[in-house]
Formats: sequence, structure tokens, C-alpha cells
Amino acid sequence: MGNSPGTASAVEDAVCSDAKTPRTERGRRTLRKLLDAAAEEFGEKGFHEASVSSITRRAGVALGSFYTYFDSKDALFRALVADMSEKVRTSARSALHDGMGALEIERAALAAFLRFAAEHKEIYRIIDEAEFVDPASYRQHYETIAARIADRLAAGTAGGEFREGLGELEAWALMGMNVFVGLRYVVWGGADKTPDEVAAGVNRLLAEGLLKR
Amino acid sequence: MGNSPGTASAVEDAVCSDAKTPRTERGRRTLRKLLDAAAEEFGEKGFHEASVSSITRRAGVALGSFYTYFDSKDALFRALVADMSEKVRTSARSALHDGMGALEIERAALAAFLRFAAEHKEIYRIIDEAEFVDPASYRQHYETIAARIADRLAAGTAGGEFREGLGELEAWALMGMNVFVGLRYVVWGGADKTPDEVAAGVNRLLAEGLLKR
DNA sequence: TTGAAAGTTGAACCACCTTTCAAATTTAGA
DNA sequence: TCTAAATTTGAAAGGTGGTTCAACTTTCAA
Repeated sequence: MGNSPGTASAVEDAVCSDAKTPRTERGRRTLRKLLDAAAEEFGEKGFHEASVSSITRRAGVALGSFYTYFDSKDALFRALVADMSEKVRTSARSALHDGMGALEIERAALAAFLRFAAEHKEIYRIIDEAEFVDPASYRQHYETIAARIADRLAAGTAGGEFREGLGELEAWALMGMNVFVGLRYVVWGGADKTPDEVAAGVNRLLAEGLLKR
Repeated sequence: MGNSPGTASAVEDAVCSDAKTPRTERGRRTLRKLLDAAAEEFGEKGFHEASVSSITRRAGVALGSFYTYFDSKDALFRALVADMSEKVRTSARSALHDGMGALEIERAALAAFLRFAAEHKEIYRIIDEAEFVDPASYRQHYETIAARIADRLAAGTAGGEFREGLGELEAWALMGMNVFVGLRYVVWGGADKTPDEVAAGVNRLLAEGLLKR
């Protein structure tokens, strides 16, 4: 949980639009403490159970300081959703390399997503709750990911590996599979399957379908 | 939205455990008004934005009357989740008939679910919000559905239509596909694809997979 | 060194909501 | 008809928690 010091800048970038940018080093430290505390708090309790006073307590700053950096509890949440959404996309993309086959790309993207989710179980709660707190971001999150999957499917077809007729519908189907197996095997755990095993199983389903040969 | 008069009994059944059962006809009418109003209110606003006073206003009864029938706002929500969850399962099962092929069964179940969701868009918000308001029900909802899908897959394998090696993982993958295409094409609409078209597309994916032949 | 800007503080304000309750009304059965 | 139980009512209790604010402290550049 929380951002390691080195990765906090991504959060701050995503946050600039909503946060009142600090002018001093001291201000940047306080902002970072608030963001880390908020990610923990929202992840553990969800938006409504989380309280601003609890976040500031966790961050070790006074209640009033919160409003030096955010206009409202909602604004903070929006900033976190944007950041988490960005991180999910980045994690999947970083797993892809030149020369991979189309099917292999899907497997690698899912495995990377699952590994990321394992380290950041908060994303599920935060993204899911965006459906209620910030519907526009929620929708955009999934539409953006679906568009990226659709691009990969089109590339696979163009490259002669995938069949014709793969479009938005299939992209949403793949995304749904990925999200749900992540919920079941990573977030809920039970640890009976590793991310790689899950990704391999899903990949076989994509390759072979259900039917007997 | 809301239940047509004839279907309200299912709600009341599901609700018995949490609701204080009314003894008179007049009481039953009031309970039904509260339940219908609550389904609308939670569907439109979500749990936290919805208020008991707004629900009673919608139902046309006094604020205090609510507590004649429910111990709390939470209890009402739990009752609705149980009811919605039951309805989703029933809708899928009612579409299945003897003599259907294993693949055809999956297509019919998805089509039925999508048609149900089209008429009850509230289910998505209500089930999704259960993740935060009533996590146990949320988990049970999906585990129950996954178990049913896994049973169908096993039956398909036993009948020689589906390949070997289909289990819980594949059940969760199918469930995720179904939920997400429902979100995209039914709840968010755009009406560019009918439930049957969506179900057909997903079914082809299950039959053929992604690869070129 | 100095003073203006930036940042900090936490008590208090305030709006909103769930829940309670005692009195009034309606219902149903004897 | 009559009465005990069921139901209705809405004002008010009781809490919660987001947000404000004016006084105070720290920072930093000149």
C-alpha cells in the first residue's frame, strides 16, 4: 500500500488539476503524505466510511491542512481515481515487448495486471466506488482500457494470427474476464492459483474456446 | 422500474428475514410501497445518496413508518440485494430448456440475463454497491453464479461437447464477460447492439476463440 | 535580517440524516 | 358495537463528519 517515495510523482502529476499545487518543499511533503494516507484509507474503508479527519490523522497533519491542497473530499477521490487508472494501464503496457505473438501479448498483459493488482488491492475498491462517486471517471477508465484491447485485437487480425470480426464487443468480453479473474484469484485470494497460472488458463480459453476438438 | 404488482411477492419473500412482517392488508400495501420506492431510490442515487426520508416521501408514507418494517436503512438494502440476486439467477435459469446443446445453453443464459438487465438497470448499481454496504452478500452473489456456470461447463464436458479442463477459473471468466458486456451494451446503452446480438458475439468467442483457423 | 507569502492548526460551524417515541388513528375480530 | 392490536405520524433527539476561519508558525528570497 501507499506509494514508495520514488513513484509518488505520478500521483502528483495526475493530481495537479484538482490539487492546489504546493510552492515549497514542505508543502510537497505534506501533499504526498495526504495522498498516501488517502489511498490507504479509501482502500480499507471505501469512500463514505473514510473520513477527512481520519486521513489527516493518518497523515499526521492537522484537519485544516487538507483544504490547503484539496477543495473537497470528492476532489481528492477524483485525483486518486485518475492516478490509479493511469497506473493500471501503465502496468499492462510495460509487460509488452516487441516480437511477442498476439496471443502471447494478451497473456502477458493479463499476468502483469494481476501482479499489479496483487500489490495494489485498493484499485478494485477505488475504481469500483468511482461508479458512485465519480461516474465519468469510472466510465472513462473502462472505455480507455477496452479501446486499447480492441487495438491489440485488430493488430492480431492484421498480423494474420487472430480471426476476422474481432471488435469492441470482444474487447469488453476480454476485459470482463480479466477483471473478474483478478477479483476472484487476486483480491479475494485463497492463493490457490498464481497470477501466471490464471493468465495461462484464460489464455487457453482464448486460444481454444470451450469446444472439444 | 419498481415491481409490477404481480411480482412484488418475490421481494416480500426475500425480505421476510429482515422485515417485520405486516399483519394486515394495509400493512402489506405500505411495505410494498416502501420496497418499490427503495429500489427506485437506490437505483438512481446509490446507497449513501439515497435517504430514508426521500424513500418514504417517494412512497407517500411518514418517515416513522419506515421503522415499522425495517430495523435500519442497511437492513432494507440487504433485503433488496438478496432479492435482486435471486431474480438474476431465476431469469437466467428460466431461459434454459431440455434438449439444448451446451453452447446454446450459454448463449441463452446470457441473452436472458441481458434482457433482464435491460428491464432492471438498477441491479448493476445495487449489486455493485453491495461490495461496500454488504460485502458478504456481494461475494455470495458472484460465488453462487460462478458455481452454477461451473456446473454447466462440467455438464458440457460430460456430454462430450466441451473439452476437458474447464473449472472454476473458466466459470469466472465467462461470468466476467457476461457482466461487462451487459454493462457496456445494456446499462450504458447506445442501443447499437441488441441482447441477442451481444449474446451471439460472445458465444462465437466461446466456440472459436480468437485464433485464425 | 526581515517581511510577505506559504503553510499549519484545531475548535467551531453547520447541514444533513438516521433513528426514536409518544400520541393519534385505523383495523379486525369478538 | 367495542376494544386491543396494528399502524401511522412527524417533531425532535442524537450523531456524524465535511468545511471554514482567524490566529499562529515556518519558509525563502531580497
